[in-house]
Amino acid sequence: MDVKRRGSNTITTTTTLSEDEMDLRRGPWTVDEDLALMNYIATHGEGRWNSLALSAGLKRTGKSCRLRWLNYLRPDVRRGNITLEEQLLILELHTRWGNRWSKIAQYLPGRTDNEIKNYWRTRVQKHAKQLKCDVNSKQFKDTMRYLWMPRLVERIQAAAAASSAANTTATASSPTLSTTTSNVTANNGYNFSNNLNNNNIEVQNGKMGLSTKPAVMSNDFVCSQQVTQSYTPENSSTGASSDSFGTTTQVSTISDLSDYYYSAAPVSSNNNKPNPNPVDYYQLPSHFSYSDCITSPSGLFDFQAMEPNTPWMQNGDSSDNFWNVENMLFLQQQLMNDNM
DNA sequence: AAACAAGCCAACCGCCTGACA
DNA sequence: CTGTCAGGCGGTTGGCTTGTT
Repeated sequence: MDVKRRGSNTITTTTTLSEDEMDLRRGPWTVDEDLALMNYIATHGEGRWNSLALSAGLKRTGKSCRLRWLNYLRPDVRRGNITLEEQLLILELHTRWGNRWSKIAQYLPGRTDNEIKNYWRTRVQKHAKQLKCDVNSKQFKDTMRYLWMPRLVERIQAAAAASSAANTTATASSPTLSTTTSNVTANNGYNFSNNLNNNNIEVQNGKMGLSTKPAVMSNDFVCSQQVTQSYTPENSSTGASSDSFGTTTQVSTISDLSDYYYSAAPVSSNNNKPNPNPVDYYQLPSHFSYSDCITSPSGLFDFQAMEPNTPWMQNGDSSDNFWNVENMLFLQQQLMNDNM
């Protein structure tokens, strides 16, 4: 397969042979390359990426191999929809740390910095653009904190309440949080049913598909790593065990949520948590004025000037739904009240 | 059905840091 | 101290997919 090169042909690596001399490949990875990389790592482990690329017979830079492994091939990589809980956590952690994607990713088990970054750019920045304000502006940050995030909390709690109502007998008598079988798990498109260390990676029915666009959400591939796991406070300090990945945990409160996610974080001390109780954090202060946060540079958001049918005011994905007309009318009213 | 636009994301690039000789 | 190298990080982009006209 002849892969078209993208970007500059300038070679920046400091290997003894130039990229052209080594005939290095760029662009989308092929199935064969993926298998070669996975098999090599299964046998020899990660690290020393440049030599790894050579030893594995891959005509790729070490960087490229590392990136492919970390962002795609690693068995614990979770792919697919960013859950409400994850959205909330991303928003909160971003308000604290900014574009420290890898740091944020440490708090979202199985999510890569690249995926979080992409989420931010495609979803969050889209909203900022639609609101006609800068994503880094105080206005937008406050809008996130006092409007978007509380609404996410509401939605999470509503979902939890609805779910717990449906599973009353299962959850009422135990502090253990029930879990649902994950529908989006380690969707790297490969079957890791065998231990990776066994150097025995299989392809389901030979249906490997295009490596760059695997059937993430389809049933073409079966990932038997799918785990149904119970989360308990007792195991919340165990760190990022592989068991934590690929599960969808039903949370009853936002504290459960934060505990669950923080449990996978590299720090164990509660003092290091960005916020021990996000629910309080998102409570709108009594003195808070909406006009403080959702004003445009000209003072107010110009709702009339906005497209009435912009996607974020319609039914979109789960992150978009709370940006509905009702909210905007409510906010507009708040603004008017504040200006009186 | 075709053309176009927008969304999405995998993969690249350049820069930075730490380890080591 | 300096240079080299590996690894990590954040920003950017090209191309595929999906939606709209």
